[in-house]
Amino acid sequence: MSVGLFYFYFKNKEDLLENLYDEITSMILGAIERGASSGDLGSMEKGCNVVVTIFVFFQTRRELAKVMLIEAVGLNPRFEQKRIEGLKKLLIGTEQNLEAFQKSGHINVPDVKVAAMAIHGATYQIIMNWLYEETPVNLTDLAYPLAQVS
Amino acid sequence: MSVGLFYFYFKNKEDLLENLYDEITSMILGAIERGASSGDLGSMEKGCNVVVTIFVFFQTRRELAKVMLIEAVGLNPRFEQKRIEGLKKLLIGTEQNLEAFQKSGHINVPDVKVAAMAIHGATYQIIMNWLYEETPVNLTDLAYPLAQVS
Amino acid sequence: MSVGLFYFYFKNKEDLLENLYDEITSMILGAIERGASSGDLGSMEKGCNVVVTIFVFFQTRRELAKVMLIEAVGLNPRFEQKRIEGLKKLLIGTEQNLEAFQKSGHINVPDVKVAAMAIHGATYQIIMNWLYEETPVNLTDLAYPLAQVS
Amino acid sequence: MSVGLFYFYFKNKEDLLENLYDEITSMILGAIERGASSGDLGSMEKGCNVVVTIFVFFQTRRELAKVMLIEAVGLNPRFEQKRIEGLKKLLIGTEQNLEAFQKSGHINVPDVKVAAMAIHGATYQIIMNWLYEETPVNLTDLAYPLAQVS
DNA sequence: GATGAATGAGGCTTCATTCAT
DNA sequence: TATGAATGAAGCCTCATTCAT
Repeated sequence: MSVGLFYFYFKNKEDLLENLYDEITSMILGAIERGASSGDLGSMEKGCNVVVTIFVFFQTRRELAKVMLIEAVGLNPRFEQKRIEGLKKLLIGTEQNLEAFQKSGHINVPDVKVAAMAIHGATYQIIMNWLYEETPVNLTDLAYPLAQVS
Repeated sequence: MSVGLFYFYFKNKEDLLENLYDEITSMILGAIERGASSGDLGSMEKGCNVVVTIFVFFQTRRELAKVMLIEAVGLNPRFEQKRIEGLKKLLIGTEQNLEAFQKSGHINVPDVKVAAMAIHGATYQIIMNWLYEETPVNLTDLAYPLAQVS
Repeated sequence: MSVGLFYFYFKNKEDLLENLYDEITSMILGAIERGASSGDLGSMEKGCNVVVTIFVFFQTRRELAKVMLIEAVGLNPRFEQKRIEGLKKLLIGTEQNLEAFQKSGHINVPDVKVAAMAIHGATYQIIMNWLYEETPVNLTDLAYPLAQVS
Repeated sequence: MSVGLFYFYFKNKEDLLENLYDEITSMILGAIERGASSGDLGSMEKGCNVVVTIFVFFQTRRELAKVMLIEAVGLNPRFEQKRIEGLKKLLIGTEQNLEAFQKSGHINVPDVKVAAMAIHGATYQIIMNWLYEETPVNLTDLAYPLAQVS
């Protein structure tokens, strides 16, 4: 796409990234919410499902993920705020899931907030490492070992 | 500090960050290594110690941490490589600790690498959240809940 | 020409000057070499031809000459070296011409190198003076009187 | 000398250079004038004397010459004007000498101005070459060959 | 007189954005 | 729609000069 055409379709660089970011965030958020409400599964299975869904999402979108998770970081204050807010939403989503699990007695953690951060951070880290690998392994292969850690 | 004075003390912007980064990385690396070799403690205690040491380190250096963990991200290709390499070293340190724990039968995880990423990511995430908080809680208060998750 | 456009066409300031300088130097060098090999002319005529060619070259390029001979001096070490090397080449060209004249018995000077410097310096000086004149005379009109001095 | 002390003795960088330049110019100008009025010598001898005097002056001041003839070129418009004016004075001095020689029938050139430029340029060039040499020859050794060219 | 840390205007360059075609 | 040359604000850095000691 030529430079000029880009500015025909998007207001500016931020605009494109914001659109993409909103889309991605809501997709992942959807996965998290669906994870919590998937009927008769145990908490462990639900949690795993969420992570697997996220991994599957990125698995087929490595270049997009690189842009959104690496290149889009620290771009400018305005977008940075949007990025942080997106991450917060995901964190809250994870937290709500954990709370439900906690209430139903499936898990028992001293601090749901901290647990959500830990799970979120662990997932994020595994994706980041996968993005930096020269010859990336199958991201979804990492879901089971990750689940076993928790 | 005036523009000129900065360049009197540092070769360029990168120079400052690289110096700081090297220092911080080796400090944290030291904590990780000391964690593994702290005598007669159990693995759990050792692991906790590492995390607590890291948290204590950042607790008293919030502004520095903001610069190194937020503002220094995506600065330029040269420094970005240094940053990634630093993170890799920390990851490897964690991995080596876990391997020792695994061998001594204290823990049992299917993939030490993934476990290291998870712990590293969880720790990183908690620090990041703490950095973004308006009125930060005591970072070290989060160490125990974090330990309980694992 | 806007700031940005300059860097669209040239890598940097040096790049423009280097390109121009190479071009000009090789043009003048060509004139010097052609001067020596212009068939059945006597040495005096050949020498005159060289100077006239150089003068004609600059006559129609006064502004360019101002940039290259005045503004480009002492710009920066890298370009300065290029400038000096260019001048050396011209000097060597003149020297080779004189050597040929000397061998063929047309001239008789105690030191060809010094003679080359003298001719080169005299020519250079006349061009410089012409560049600094408010209402410049015809540069080529100075070729004959210059030839008579030698 | 420390930076601060420099600005105690001189108003600014220009000030030092201007003072030096005035001094050098008047010294050389003196040599040129004395050359013309040195009693009962022939024109050739007088001319030679002038050049030799100039050469002797620089011979023992190579570093100073480097500063004034190389580094001081193109420094800034204000000093550049002073530099050009200095060179013009020298040129006029040479011209006056030549005019006297011409009147007394010792030389016969079609254009005294051009002749002055040629001599001035030749002398300048030889000094410049000497300044750029790694292992400089004796500058005064070049006076005789130079004289023979004319 | 003497020092060298501190200052900031100005230079070179980049890059997101605009505009003429 | 589509192009890519043109723009200029903003970033990094240098260096002549000043100032506190």
